[in-house]
Amino acid sequence: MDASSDTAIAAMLLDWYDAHARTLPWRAAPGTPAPDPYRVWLSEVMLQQTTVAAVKDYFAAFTTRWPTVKALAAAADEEVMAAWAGLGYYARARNLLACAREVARLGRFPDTEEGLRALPGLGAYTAAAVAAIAFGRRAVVVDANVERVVSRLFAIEEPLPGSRPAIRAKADTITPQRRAGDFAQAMMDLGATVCTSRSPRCLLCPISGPCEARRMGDPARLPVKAAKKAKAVRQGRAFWIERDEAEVWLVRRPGSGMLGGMRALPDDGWAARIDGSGEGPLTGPWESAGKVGHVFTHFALELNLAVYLGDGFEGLEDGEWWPLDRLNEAGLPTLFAKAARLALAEKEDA
DNA sequence: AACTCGTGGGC
DNA sequence: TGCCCAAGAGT
Repeated sequence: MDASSDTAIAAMLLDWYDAHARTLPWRAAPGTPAPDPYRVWLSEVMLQQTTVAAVKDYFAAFTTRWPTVKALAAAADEEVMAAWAGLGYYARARNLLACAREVARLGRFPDTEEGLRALPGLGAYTAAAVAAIAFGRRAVVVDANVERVVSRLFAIEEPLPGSRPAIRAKADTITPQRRAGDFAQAMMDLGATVCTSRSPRCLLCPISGPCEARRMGDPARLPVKAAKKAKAVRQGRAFWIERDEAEVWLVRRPGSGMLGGMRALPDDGWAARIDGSGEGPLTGPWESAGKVGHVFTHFALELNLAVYLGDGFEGLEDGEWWPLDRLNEAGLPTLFAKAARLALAEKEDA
């Protein structure tokens, strides 16, 4: 495909975007001034591997509580981690704070792709997206939507992830000099609403004309993906230790690794071993309260919940008593929120 | 380069 | 129901 038709593809997409852009809280309407870089950056980080629907409430909560990057930079770590609880990929929250503090130190966000790429939590995608959307730079923005659209548009048969260099090269050829931010968002909207993974709506697609996969007759076949390996099932235990029917013992997880930096129930170390050791933070007696299942990216966990029935608390250290009536403010990641629900439900029955 | 790292929704 | 998938980054 020659350069003039590449330009035509961008023009078709931008026309479509002008008419059909989704209205999103972090987005400016097509043709209007770019939104605050802080909001663009925050939304892009939240949207990493995360659906728009899941992000909306968190974005509203964060921007209400911390309206500027400077305000976020001044926040306490545990406040931000608790506010992120439930959104997943908690390294994002740790990097978010590190990035906010770096930007506060700099005085503003870098306005180039290269400068943005040097910030914590901004990889190739996010740096390009913020450069294009917030600063009007021409940047080649490649996310999973763009990978899918480009794979189909050019009928790239090589499986992901090996095809990424070819996809990037093709994306580069169709990225316009002007309105690169709108173009990137147009590609993402197209991927989210028209060129979807399972059943692409080619009749609604503004670039079905030049689309090679469409011409070949089975666009949903692309992109080809490498087979993924089976998910292991891991066993673990978590411990519910209650005092005076009013407080529960919570710990803070280490700053890296699974659920790193998050408040949690004490557990037996299932995250670090094939199976947990089974030992709790104090000597029993324990009573089983059942188990909860949870699926992570690369393994599934069956978490057995043990409730402490004794009345002494010797041996507890590096944790805090947390009031049961404020448990929803503790910022427990979903696994432990499930376990807490189970513990409280068991009490209800008893 | 291959692995780690969450979660909820859609089909 | 189980599996796939989502605006990826860090190591």
